[in-house]
Amino acid sequence: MERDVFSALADPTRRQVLDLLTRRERAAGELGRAFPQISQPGMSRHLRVLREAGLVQVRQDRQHRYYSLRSERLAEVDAWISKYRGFWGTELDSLEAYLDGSKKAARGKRT
Amino acid sequence: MERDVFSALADPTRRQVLDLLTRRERAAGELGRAFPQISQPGMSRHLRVLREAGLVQVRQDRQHRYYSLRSERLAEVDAWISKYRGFWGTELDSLEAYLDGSKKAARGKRT
DNA sequence: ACGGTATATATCATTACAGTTATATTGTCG
DNA sequence: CGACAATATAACTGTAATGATATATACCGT
Repeated sequence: MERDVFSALADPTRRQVLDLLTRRERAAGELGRAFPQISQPGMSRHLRVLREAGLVQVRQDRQHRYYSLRSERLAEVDAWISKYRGFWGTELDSLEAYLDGSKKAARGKRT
Repeated sequence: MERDVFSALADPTRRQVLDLLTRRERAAGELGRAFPQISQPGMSRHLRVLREAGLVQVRQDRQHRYYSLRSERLAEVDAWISKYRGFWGTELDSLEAYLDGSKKAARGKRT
């Protein structure tokens, strides 16, 4: 179990699945139909990878399984990439401002 | 060439290399020595993957090759993950803590 | 040019992964 | 119960990624 989040994100189909889930939760079959080039078991496996990475959660309603996003792991990825934000401009400042705290944040990282 | 950024980020060693490069540029050998469990050619290949993904650039000085971060692709990843930022709107605490403390990294934080 | 250092490529074995077909599980309905 | 729908797992296949050893290329000092 315990699957790596970054590895889960490495597959373009899985990233597209996550994109679809930003709108609303979706049943497994609905997601499968959104990718006609992939078989039903294939999609089921992708969903399992996303599940084991903690990127999605499932809610079972009758014979349907509804997938939706889980924020925690996505936030981890965001936290990781945020370390590099100082390298492409001043976006960090706006983020800093957004974080009201202004407790210091990672400054002085400009080359 | 054109290699997928997310696939390049899927490997933990390569992510650690990027982490090292946030501080300053480093020679290939310096990076290799930071990972004793990986052979010199192994590190060279990791660096190639990062290069082909556009995540790093190389500057050659004498017999040394100095690797440093390239912001463009990292910014792409950041743009992608930003689509999900609305999903943990008020739960930005983890990110805040990450930028703030930097001592107790937010990675490995089980929820 | 020679020997040493720094780094990359070639080749090969092993492993991981995406995709397929077939089958199993679980739930619904008549 | 029997048939069907929704989803997951099993077994297999081809491909790509990883890591190691050996070798090649490039640069430096003497």
